[in-house]
Amino acid sequence: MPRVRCPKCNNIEGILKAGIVRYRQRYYCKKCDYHFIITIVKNKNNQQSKWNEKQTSLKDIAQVAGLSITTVSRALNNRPDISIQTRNIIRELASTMNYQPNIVAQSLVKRVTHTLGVIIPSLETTIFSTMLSGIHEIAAKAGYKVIICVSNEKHETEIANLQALMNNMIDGLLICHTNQTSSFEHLRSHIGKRIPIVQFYRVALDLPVPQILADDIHGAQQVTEYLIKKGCRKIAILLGSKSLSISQKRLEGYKIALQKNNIKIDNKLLCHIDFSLEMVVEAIEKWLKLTPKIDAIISISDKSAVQIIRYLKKKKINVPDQIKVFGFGNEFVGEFIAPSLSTFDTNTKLVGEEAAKLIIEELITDVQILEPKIVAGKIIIRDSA
Amino acid sequence: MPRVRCPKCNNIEGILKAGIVRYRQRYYCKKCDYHFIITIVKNKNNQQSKWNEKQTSLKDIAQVAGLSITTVSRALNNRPDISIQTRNIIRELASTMNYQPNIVAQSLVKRVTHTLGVIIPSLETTIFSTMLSGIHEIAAKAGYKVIICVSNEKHETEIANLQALMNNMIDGLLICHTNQTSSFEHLRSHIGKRIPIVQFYRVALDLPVPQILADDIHGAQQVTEYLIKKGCRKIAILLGSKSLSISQKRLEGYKIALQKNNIKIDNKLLCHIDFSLEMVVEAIEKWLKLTPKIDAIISISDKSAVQIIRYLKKKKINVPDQIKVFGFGNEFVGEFIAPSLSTFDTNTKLVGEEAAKLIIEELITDVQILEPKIVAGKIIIRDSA
DNA sequence: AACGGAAACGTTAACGTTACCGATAGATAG
DNA sequence: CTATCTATCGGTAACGTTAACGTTTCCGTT
Repeated sequence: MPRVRCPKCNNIEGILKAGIVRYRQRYYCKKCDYHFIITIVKNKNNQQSKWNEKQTSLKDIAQVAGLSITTVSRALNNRPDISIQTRNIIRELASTMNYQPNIVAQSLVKRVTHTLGVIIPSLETTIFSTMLSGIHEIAAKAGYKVIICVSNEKHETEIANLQALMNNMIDGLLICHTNQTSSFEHLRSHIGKRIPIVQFYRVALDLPVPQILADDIHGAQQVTEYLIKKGCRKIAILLGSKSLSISQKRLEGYKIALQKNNIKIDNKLLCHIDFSLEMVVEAIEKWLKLTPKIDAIISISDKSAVQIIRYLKKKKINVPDQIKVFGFGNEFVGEFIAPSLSTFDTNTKLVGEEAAKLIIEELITDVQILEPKIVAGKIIIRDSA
Repeated sequence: MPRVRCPKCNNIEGILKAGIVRYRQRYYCKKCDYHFIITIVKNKNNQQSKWNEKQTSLKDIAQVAGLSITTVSRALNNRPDISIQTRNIIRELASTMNYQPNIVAQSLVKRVTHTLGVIIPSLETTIFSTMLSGIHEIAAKAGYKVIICVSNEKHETEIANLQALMNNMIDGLLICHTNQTSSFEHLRSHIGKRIPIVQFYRVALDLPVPQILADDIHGAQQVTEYLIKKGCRKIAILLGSKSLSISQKRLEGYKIALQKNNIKIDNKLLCHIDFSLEMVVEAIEKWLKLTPKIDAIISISDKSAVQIIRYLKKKKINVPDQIKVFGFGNEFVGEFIAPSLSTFDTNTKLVGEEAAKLIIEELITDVQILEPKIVAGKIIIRDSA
């Protein structure tokens, strides 16, 4: 027989066991028809580690001040309906008690987190980190935090990142697609829902989602025209994935320039790659075998252009006399390589800034601008062309 | 006289105005001693825009399933105390209703956000974005999100960022200090509180905060010894802010190497700068005036080293014959410049990874490792030395 | 039949904040 | 003096989720 006292009638007799709930014995008192479990009174002072330091809340301040939580909230949020005296008292109290508002609770009730999500293909490529820098700068100025997600140029990672970010926590999403990305179904299901989206740099042109683009068409056109003016006729061009806007648009600019100058477009001079060193080398070797010989190479990225220059140097092919080389992006390295790299400055930081501005504008005004915005760039002539 | 009916006694007579509350008329019924405001019944169907699409919550599922919220929560969280049948029913329902848990609410009650805050000086410098990449990689694998804050090498911005991040929202903080940062009081007040901190790369050595360091002493020592072996005796060194660990430690390694080889340390060969191009040039010009002539320059950063090489080239000073140049960091550009840059690879990505590992370990096990952890690097010999 | 065990559910109270509604006292106008 | 106003406060219910605790039902033992 268990020697247990009923907490209701205070009796010891007539108490039966009545099952076990979560590893604890349950009892039943016959006399007062009452089920109970012996509850161990917890020691409230069991502050095990230092992290247990609780943040002061509105409740704490209200208790000390002898006021209601509402009043304290009013005082700290500069609301009307409060006297200047109590306001000051509360504010002083809050500062001495080192009060910091709980942003999570605020977010829950306001349904706004002041956080932007950014999905980019890589952090170790200058253009992307530069764009991210631009995004962060504008976001920080507007009081937004930035959560980053790196897709590592992998389509599946991009999808996973999208899911993770879309769950909650963010007010808006900025996305720059993977080199691999050819289908955009994962994005489509989020369009027009709770969270606004902006695409930047690498975008899906036909998606009804606001987009910020570098001046790909004009850039490629200017570069090609410059090379033609310099006497080049067999101009090769290195492109990325076919489904990406940067490949399409830059190819478009390239073609426009050729057509304007009555030069036939030769498909053997076009090459779509994924920017690995092997594929770059493969492309050059194929081009070098052609006759008549090519006299210029335009690369869609500075990184590849630099590798091209190095390869040509190794093969004792003079740049720019035999083959002129043009890059895209104006990365740091281009200025210091010999011969220094001519390139088109896509103004990547500004692309990031504009993307951030666009989404913040949409968040504030609730107005979507679907017309693609193009960020102007400029051609930079150095020794390689 | 207002023609208003009392909602309590339904009378029209004896009703007086009784002030205005928030721009709305308030009335007082004499008969039943009752104050009231005519309340406009809100139109519940005022779904103005598409963002109003409410996420489905546990409550919604519970309502549809005819079960309690708790049971639904149990089913979706794979808790015991639930039958396999109802579990399946609820899970299916959740998927058809497209349920996504509200992370903000979870964070509020669990007091954990699964988010790390990172403060870095810049996003446009390769080493920092590379470290960030390492941090993100590890964090993502462990299921943590990453919020970035860029201090732009400004001390005040670092303080502001710290405040903003510490408020809430993050479970842990990773910080790499500004070039300017010489006082660390802003950090000190957060030590040992609710949120664990880890310093990386640029750290305050004497702070009781876990830290991840590059192998500054050995790196500088190896570089200096290599130069000495090559016959250099007047080795200049370009350093950052005096209060930073990277400056102190690298100077230490430099001195060790000199002392080992019985070479006197010449203070005129040391220079602390903030890495602006002007200060780099100023430093070189000062050094070039010295007699006997210097025969090597070690720069604390690759970026400056590249600028040094370019300056020397312009001045027709041969690198490496007249002056050998060594960098620190192994950035992309070093491989492509002519002469290619010898450097010490500090393994920056690994620094980021280790920092992230350290803080996640601390978050899980609640154990702090105050012993500084040093990430090994390796010397890379190219043409400039 | 009486008792004990276990599974499977429900209730309630948090977490910290804000929004909506209401209440009161003292001031003011007529 | 009475009717009205204004300024300043409090109460309560959300927001969506989890955790601690109770309850019910069904089944096997004695």
